[in-house]
Amino acid sequence: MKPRFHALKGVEDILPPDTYLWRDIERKAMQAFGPCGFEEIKIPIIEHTELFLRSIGETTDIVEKEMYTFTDKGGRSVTLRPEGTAPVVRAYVEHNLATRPSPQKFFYRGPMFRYERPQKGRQRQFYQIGVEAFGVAEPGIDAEVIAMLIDFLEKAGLSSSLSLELNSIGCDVCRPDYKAKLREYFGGRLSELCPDCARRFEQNPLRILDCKVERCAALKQDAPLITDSLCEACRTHFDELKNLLGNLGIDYKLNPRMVRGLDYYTRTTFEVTTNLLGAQNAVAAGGRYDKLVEEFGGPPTPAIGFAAGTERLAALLQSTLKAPSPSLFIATLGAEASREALKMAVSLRRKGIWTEIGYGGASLKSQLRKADRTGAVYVFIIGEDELRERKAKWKNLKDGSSGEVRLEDAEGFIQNAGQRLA
RNA sequence: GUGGGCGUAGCUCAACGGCAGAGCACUGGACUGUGGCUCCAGGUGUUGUGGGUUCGAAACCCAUCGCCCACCCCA
Repeated sequence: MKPRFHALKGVEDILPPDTYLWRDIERKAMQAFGPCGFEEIKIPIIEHTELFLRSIGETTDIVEKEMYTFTDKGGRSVTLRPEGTAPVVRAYVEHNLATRPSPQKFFYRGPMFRYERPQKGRQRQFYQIGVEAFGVAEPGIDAEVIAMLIDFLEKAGLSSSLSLELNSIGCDVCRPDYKAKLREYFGGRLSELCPDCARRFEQNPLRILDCKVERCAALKQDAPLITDSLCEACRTHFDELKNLLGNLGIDYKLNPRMVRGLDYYTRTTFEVTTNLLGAQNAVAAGGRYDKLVEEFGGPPTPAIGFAAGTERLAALLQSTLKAPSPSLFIATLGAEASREALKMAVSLRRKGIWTEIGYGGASLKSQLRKADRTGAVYVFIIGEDELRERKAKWKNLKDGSSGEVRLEDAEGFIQNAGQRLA
C-alpha cells in the first residue's frame, strides 16, 4: 500500500505523544506570562503583503525570498505570516488599543510560514510562542520581558545548555552614524568581502557583522562596534538594562555583533541560543521596536517583544517526554458483558477517567495484551460468570495484583485507585 | 537559490552484478477465560519513479521525485 498523498515539503504533522509535549510547553508559557499580565491575542495567519514589506524590511531575506505570497480571488496580494509581531502591531493600531491603560501586553502562539529549504530545526511551517508589550519606553520593561522569557524556559525544563545574548543596535539618531562608520571601515576592503557582504555593504552594512564566511569574520574583527557609537539616550537605556538584569541575577553575554534579521528593531535586541540543535541554534529571540506602531499609523508607542520556536523547544525537551495512559481497560467476553462495559465506560469518562474497552470479539488473552500495550494501569474482566454474579475481576497491570469487585462498586474502586496513584 | 548524503517490509537496517533477507513491531497459537518472559507459526515488497548498460540490476550509468544535512538566513 502506498500513500496517495503526502505532506508538503517542510510541513510536518505533530503526532502523539509529541502533542503532549507541545501542550506542556504552551501551558508553561502561559504560567510564566500570566502573572506578568500578558493576555492571549489571536491574530490571523494571513495579512496584506504590504504589512510585512513595510515592517520586516524590503531588503531582508524574509521578504526577498521567503514569503508565501499569492494573489487571492479578489486580486489582493496576501501573505501567510512569516512572523507574529507585525500582525499584533496591526491589531493594536486597528483596534485603538493605545486608548486602554498602558502597558498593553499580549502573547500569541501559532504557525508561521517561510519558504526556505528545510533542515534540522527549520520547517516551512513552524510554530512560535511570542509576546509583545506596548507603551513603556523605560528599560525596566526590557528587563521584565527578558526575565519572563528566562522564567518560561526554566519552567519548561531547559535552563541548562542555553545562553542569553544581549545587544543594543541603537536608534534613528545613532544608527546612521554607525552605518557610516561601518561603510568607512569596510569601504577600503570591499574587494576582500564575500559577494553577499559586498551587496550588504550597500543595502545594510550591519549584516556584514553577522556573516560566517571566514575571510569576512577575519575582516570584521577590528570593525567598529555599535555599542561604541550609541547616542546618549541609547547608551543610558542599555546601561540601565544591564544593571537591572544584574540585579535580577540574570546571566547574559554581550554580543555587539548580534544583528537581527528584521529591520524594525531598535535599541535592545536579544537571543537565546543552544549548542544542541545543529546549525539552527536560536531558540528564542526578540527586541525593542519603538517606531513600528507609529509607522503603522498609531500614536508614537515604544514596544518590545520576543518569539520562541516551539519545534526547537520541543526538540530540546524530547528525552524527558512521558505520555499519559488510560486508567482502566475493560476486557469483556460475550455481547452482554460488552454492553455492560460500554455503560460503565461512558459513566467513568463523564467523571474524567480515561477508560478503554476491548473490542473485536478478541480472546481474553489478546484483550489483555492490548490493555498492556495501551499502558493501562487497571483491567476489569467481565465475562459470563462475572455477569451472573454482578461483579468484575480486576487486575493491576503494574504490580500484578488482582481481585474481585461488585459491579455497583466498580466505579468507586477505580476512582479511589486513581487517587491512590495520584 | 547553492553544495553534500541517503531512498530495500510498518520501523531500524543487511544483501553491493547471480533465488530480496534479518531484528523489532503486528496477528494467531502453545495456555478453550488472564498481559509482560519464552517458544512456534503467519502476512507484508512495483528494492522511490522512469529509462539505459548487461545473459542477468536492489546494486552500475542517466534522468526525475522525495527525504536528510549543510550554506544563505532565521525561531
